[in-house]
Amino acid sequence: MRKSREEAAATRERIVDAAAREFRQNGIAETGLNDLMQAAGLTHGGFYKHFESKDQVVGEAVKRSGEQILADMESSADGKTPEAALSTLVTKYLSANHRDCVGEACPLSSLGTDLRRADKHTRDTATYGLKAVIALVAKQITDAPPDEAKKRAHAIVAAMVGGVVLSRIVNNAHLSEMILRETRKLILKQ
Amino acid sequence: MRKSREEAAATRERIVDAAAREFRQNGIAETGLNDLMQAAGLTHGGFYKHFESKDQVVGEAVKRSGEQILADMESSADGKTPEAALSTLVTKYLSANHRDCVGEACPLSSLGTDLRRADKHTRDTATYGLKAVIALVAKQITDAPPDEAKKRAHAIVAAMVGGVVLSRIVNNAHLSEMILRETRKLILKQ
DNA sequence: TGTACATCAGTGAACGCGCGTTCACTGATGTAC
DNA sequence: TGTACATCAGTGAACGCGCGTTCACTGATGTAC
Repeated sequence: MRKSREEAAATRERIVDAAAREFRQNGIAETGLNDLMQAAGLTHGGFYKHFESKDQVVGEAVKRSGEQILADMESSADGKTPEAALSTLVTKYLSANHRDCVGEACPLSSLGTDLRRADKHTRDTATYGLKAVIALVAKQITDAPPDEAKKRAHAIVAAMVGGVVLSRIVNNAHLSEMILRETRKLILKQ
Repeated sequence: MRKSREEAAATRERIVDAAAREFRQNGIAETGLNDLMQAAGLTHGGFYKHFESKDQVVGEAVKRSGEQILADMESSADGKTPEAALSTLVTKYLSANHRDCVGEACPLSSLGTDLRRADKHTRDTATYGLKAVIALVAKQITDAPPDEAKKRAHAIVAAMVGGVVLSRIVNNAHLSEMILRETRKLILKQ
């Protein structure tokens, strides 16, 4: 049952997409290759026709997740004034929706502490994505020179990630909302 | 080779301490009971003489880690003016030392995204610890009424946790330091 | 363009391994008289 | 206080299971003439 090159490439994409979702939802160590392949509608044996190892698909899944979230962020900043764009970025990131959709969320917030333990290539990918998010945030800061804006953006992104991580740990809806809201306020100083 | 009640209780403490360290260092799913018991100087078979399940020791390890970090924070705030205490808390949390000592660090920063996936009891424990840290931070904020200080403390702790999480993912020492420094600055507004 | 053969995407069984958990056993500790 | 017995902390082997990885097989796709 050999598949055409196009079908095979599409299959590979589906596996990476499934991996991006499953790893964020359930964790890297907690997600087996069998879970991954089933989520992509395949049997587990075919995995190694597309990837050399689990680590490789972890790296690609983190890359894909990062690209998706960055594209989302860019499109929601697009065409807005810097002030409005910054407010939108921060409000969307620190929202109940982003908190609750772990499988489609920013990988830094879904896999933050798992990424520290990932292999070098995956950490490089995560670092690259983090830099891109910081640069996007920095671009919306206009009340300071660019190098100062860039510096501030590091702290803003740290607060965004921390707010989402904590809002997800907590067992109490009111506390969770408070963390999101207050973190937005700290960043936007409103 | 039955041990005395005192020895058995001391053994149990050693297992919880080892668990608190190993889970933070290597992750919950990544740490086996065998690793745990070896780190405590025992063979793995004896584990169930002290605990009913892995989940139970996870809960106790998170509790212990949280108590330790809170005690550390309280003692470094102790006897200082609120301003100096807040500065010390934030500076110590967002330090290279705290970043690098993952196994002795705040469990929110070492296990943040793993805790979301932990069982209810463990998440309850983490939530309790988070509230205590927030309260301690709030106590050092004197330029606002107590309820406003408490609210602000939620955001401050979020930024602290996010800063440490990101500083650990990153593969670049300069970037890691920048994240810590800028997050301190955002919080302390200096 | 048709034909013959090589390729290889996907299947499903199997590999060794380490996981969480259980258990028979040991001998020092604790308890009852 | 001494003695006899029950308890149980810790050991080390074993359990079934799911993991990441490998492999023989299949048949449709791709390639060469």
